[in-house]
Amino acid sequence: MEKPRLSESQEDYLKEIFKLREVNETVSMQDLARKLDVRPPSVTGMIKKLCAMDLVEHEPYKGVLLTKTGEKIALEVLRHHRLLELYLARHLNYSWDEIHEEAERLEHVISEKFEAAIADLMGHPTHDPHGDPIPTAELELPDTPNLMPLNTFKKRIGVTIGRIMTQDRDILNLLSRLELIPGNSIAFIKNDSAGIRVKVDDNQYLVPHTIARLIWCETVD
Amino acid sequence: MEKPRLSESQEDYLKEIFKLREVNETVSMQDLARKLDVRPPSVTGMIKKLCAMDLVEHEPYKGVLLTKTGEKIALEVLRHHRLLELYLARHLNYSWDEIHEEAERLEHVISEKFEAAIADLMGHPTHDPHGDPIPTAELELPDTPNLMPLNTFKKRIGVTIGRIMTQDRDILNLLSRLELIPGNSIAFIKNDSAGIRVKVDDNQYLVPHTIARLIWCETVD
DNA sequence: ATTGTTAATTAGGTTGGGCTAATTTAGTAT
DNA sequence: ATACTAAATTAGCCCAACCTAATTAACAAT
Ligand SMILES: [Mn+2]
Ligand SMILES: [Mn+2]
Ligand SMILES: [Mn+2]
Ligand SMILES: [Mn+2]
Repeated sequence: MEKPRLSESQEDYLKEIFKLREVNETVSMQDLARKLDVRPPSVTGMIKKLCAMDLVEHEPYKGVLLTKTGEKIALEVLRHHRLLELYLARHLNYSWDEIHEEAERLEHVISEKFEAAIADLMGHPTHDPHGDPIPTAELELPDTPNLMPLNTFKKRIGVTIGRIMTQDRDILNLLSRLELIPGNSIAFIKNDSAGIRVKVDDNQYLVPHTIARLIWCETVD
Repeated sequence: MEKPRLSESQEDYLKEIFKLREVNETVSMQDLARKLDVRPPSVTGMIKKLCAMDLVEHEPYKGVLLTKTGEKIALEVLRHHRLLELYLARHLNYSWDEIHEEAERLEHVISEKFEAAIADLMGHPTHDPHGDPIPTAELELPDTPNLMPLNTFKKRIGVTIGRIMTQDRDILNLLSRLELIPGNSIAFIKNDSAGIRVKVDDNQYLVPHTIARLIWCETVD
């Protein structure tokens, strides 16, 4: 069982399959093509190779799944990415919206030594600045509280923001300006056709549905 | 004048031409092939492309030179590399012999923002842990004292080590064990057929010629 | 059952950066 | 001048990761 070292593309395919699988029940070629910004035939081709390497399983015309080993690699890349994001924010003064882009490139080239060094330095954190869970060194996902998108609540209730499900820089800037960031507690007031009304400190905002779906929260006990 | 963003290979070619030019009068295809660990026809091919981009000049069967813009790119990569080496050593506890390898991969993917962040954090250093000069943000090489290889001295004299001209990990480990590292002062005793005899603190060592040529020193006033 | 629509695949091509084997050139030694 | 040697170049291939255009498969609607 050797490790033939994957290409950056291959790592990105595995990572993206993993991330899509967290949300959708099934991962289509098209989903992948969209996320990876390539055309569908490229996906078909690459998936064939990953299949031959036993990193994914593919039922043609159905969808694609990670194998155990494929999943481990995805988690390894995800760990790099999320540790890097937190490191850039904490130690190099990057702002919330800048970290993703830089981590996207660095994730493929840092060594295990680098990974361990920054994890140590930061005290083995479990979540990155977007609230995304950081896989452990053993490549297990840490326990995460049960989160629900902000637009799925029904009645007035206090909630704590757990995770922001986008990397769009303008959305992130908007959210940070509104203090809608992981760790902050807000009050869910009501959900009407115009959007979700929330109270942050003493201000009450309307959060459009398109934005609210990206804000995952847990209820405050 | 756009910046079409070079490939990692292309950046390495330019960087290597620059480094060879510091030492040799002329840069041959073969020198490049050796350093870049590729076969000579690959070099001929790549040099043609770099020539077409006006980054190098090439007189066939003579040698290759950087143009002004080619040199700027080489210095940019070199700045990334050397800042990274120092950063890894200072902030992530890398040892002397580990930094080169990691920097070799990171140099191509960090952003200008990352470069500026670590340069700031370290107070805009002028030399990396091997004593290699770090180009400034404006891509000028800093003034460096006049250095001579340890094996070129003639008479007993005190010298300060300025720069170590290798990235070989075993040699670097040897040297650090012997305290033969940039900044340290030693005494040059004599050069005989067996090698160079030096005094470090209270110990007197014989340094083989092959090693001594890599240790560049300035004379102590 | 037939048709239409959309997703997926196949066929075939491009580009970048390598390679080996064969050839040419420059420079040296006889 | 001639012959040899080593460096450089050319010719021709390979492989990864893309692409477009054409084809096929799945499935819903009539
Ligand atoms: Mn990536
Ligand atoms: Mn994140
Ligand atoms: Mn490099
Ligand atoms: Mn160095």
